[in-house]
Amino acid sequence: MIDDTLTANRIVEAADRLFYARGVQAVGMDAIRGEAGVSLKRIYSLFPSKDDLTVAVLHRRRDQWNAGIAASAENAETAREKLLAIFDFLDAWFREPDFHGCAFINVFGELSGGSEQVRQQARKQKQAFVDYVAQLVEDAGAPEELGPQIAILAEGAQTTAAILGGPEAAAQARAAAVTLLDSALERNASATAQQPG
Amino acid sequence: MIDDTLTANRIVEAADRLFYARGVQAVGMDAIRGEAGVSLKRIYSLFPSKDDLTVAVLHRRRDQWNAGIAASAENAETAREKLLAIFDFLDAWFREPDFHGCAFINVFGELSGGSEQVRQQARKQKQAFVDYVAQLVEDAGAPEELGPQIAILAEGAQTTAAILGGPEAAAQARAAAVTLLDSALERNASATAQQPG
DNA sequence: TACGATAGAGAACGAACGTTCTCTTGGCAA
DNA sequence: TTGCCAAGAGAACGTTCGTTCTCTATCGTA
Repeated sequence: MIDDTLTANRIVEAADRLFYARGVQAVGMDAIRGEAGVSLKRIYSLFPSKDDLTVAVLHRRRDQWNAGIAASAENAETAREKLLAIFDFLDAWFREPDFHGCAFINVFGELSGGSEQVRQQARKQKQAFVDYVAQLVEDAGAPEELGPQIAILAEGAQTTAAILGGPEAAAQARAAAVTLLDSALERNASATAQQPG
Repeated sequence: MIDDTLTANRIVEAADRLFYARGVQAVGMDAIRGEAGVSLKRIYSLFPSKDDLTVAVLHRRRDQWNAGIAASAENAETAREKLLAIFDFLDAWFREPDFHGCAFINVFGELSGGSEQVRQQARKQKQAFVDYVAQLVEDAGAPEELGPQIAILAEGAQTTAAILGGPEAAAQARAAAVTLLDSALERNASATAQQPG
């Protein structure tokens, strides 16, 4: 059917809402059927198991994250500004009323002893983010040690904002990133000044 | 009974092992009974519900964390060294074979839509850590903005180490903390030099 | 109108959960 | 030895889960 994609989207969106609000294990397939307005048979014809549906939800989250990061980077000109734009994106996200953490971190905590597929999705997502930051750090002409440091700040801001509540962690992490960037670029500048070429 | 405390400890230890390895929801009370070698009746006489047992497990984790942080700080003389000792403690922890994240973060992700008691425990634990870091930052004579920044680094290191696997995040976060500390103390020194007294 | 395929609604299934209840055993006072 | 209470083992209860199956209604085609 041509509307398989449409229906699949509706199911994934419904599952995402419920999973994020209540946790994966706490949501039954029946609740997803109700939220999506789609029969169980149809759900299982599109997603062979709850695990597959969970992975599809994580794919959706990944796409949303990537789109959000890309959008925040669009208004930035330099690599340095693109790096800091990550924290502006986080800031806006933390202010959303139903924010309570990164879905990948949450799902990793929930299913760490369970689905290997899900664990792998979380790992791939976080690794991709580390790679994105590393590329920007290289573009900015900063030493590569800076990459993981900024990625750690972004991760820490997410868990801190989730558990303590409130968006302050984004600005705090951003300020730390500014200090790290300034320090790294300064050190780099003086190092290249000493041995040019 | 005088061995109530002993038995309760045995139950909490068993539950901790299983909860941390598989997640709270994935572990049945029957499995805890088997692991602890204690009857269900006895478990329920000491812990009225699984939720209460979960809170007891988190209390134990809190005590272990506090003891570990305190021990790592003992070898340090200055407040600055005590702050950096946090990351040495994390480094050793990340290298433990069964490490897969902070139990509070994991449990928060798992039960965020569920038990209010558990969510509150996680919040209290993270807030206490923020307060501990803030005190050390004050002792070090650094501006208070530094406190949350270092706390965020520690949180980020924990999730990064858990999801990506490997202990590198501890050293990376430590290096960032050194930069932030140096920068803050430098700035503070020049500020007080400009307007002494 | 008659018919075959499709898909919705939800009953049904076996397993597992948290919690309670029953049965049994063992140790101790008299 | 007899009676009694504490506690262990695990059966039982009611619910909920992921998944499958049955029944029924609808629809396009002849």
